[in-house]
Amino acid sequence: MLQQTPVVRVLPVWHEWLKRWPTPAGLAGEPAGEAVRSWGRLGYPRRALRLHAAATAIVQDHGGRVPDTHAELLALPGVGSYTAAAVAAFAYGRRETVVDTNIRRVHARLVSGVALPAPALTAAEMRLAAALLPDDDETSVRWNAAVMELGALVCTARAPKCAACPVKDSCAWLAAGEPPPSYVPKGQAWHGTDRQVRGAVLAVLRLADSPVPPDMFEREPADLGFAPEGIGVPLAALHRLNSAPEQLERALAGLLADGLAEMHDGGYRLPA
DNA sequence: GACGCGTGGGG
DNA sequence: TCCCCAAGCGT
Repeated sequence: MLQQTPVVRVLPVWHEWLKRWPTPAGLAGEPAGEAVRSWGRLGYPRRALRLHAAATAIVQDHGGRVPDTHAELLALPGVGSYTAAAVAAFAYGRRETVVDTNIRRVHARLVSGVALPAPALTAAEMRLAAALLPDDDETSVRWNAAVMELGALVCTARAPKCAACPVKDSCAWLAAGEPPPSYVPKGQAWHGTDRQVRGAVLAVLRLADSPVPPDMFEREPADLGFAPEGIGVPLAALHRLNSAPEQLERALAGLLADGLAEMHDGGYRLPA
């Protein structure tokens, strides 16, 4: 849930999930579509699909207990090098090289003296983080948490609070006079993209309690002649996008291909 | 290595 | 209002 998503937005959903599914077996026992629906508006809904798949793998291959080694965690769906390291470190107290966006930024400034880390994680960054990591398990866990928090609360991406920084005196970036970034991060396009249409379609499917016929997506709301139970609002939002027919086609096909939707009785629904 | 993938709070 | 960007991953 925390992958690319702020903690404050995750917390309420996370509480809800743990109440409903306290164990991997609980989640694995439900249809994948329930995970997607309960994901709500956290974003990147395929994470929900992968979390469900991970729960299934944990039940099948690990006796229902979340594995505690980086290699085993890495083999789970949706778990990459960061998540594997974070779980092994913070849940199991292991010494792991945790490198998230916060740690990358802190290292970039404090050690490398540049405003921003490289666009993508590099081998050099991993080596640096590994070299800085304290030797014993307990201290390394505290180190990882501390550097992450420093990046999240003080050494922020925009308007870093350098005056309040506990290590400002040893910051290479400050010492260099706060040089600007050497490149301009390109933002993700949103308006008019397939992605936006996908999101709007999925918002409809999350609220639908029966398969949604293709007509519902393709036609103007006024032409439908009736308001489908519960999905009127997201359906109106989808039509307001005024997307090209082929764009809607791609969105629907993409959702099917990704397993986020399936056909049933001639309509689209979340996977059962 | 580059790209596609959601959403919403804050500057 | 617009834009940035947030505990990344898989292809």
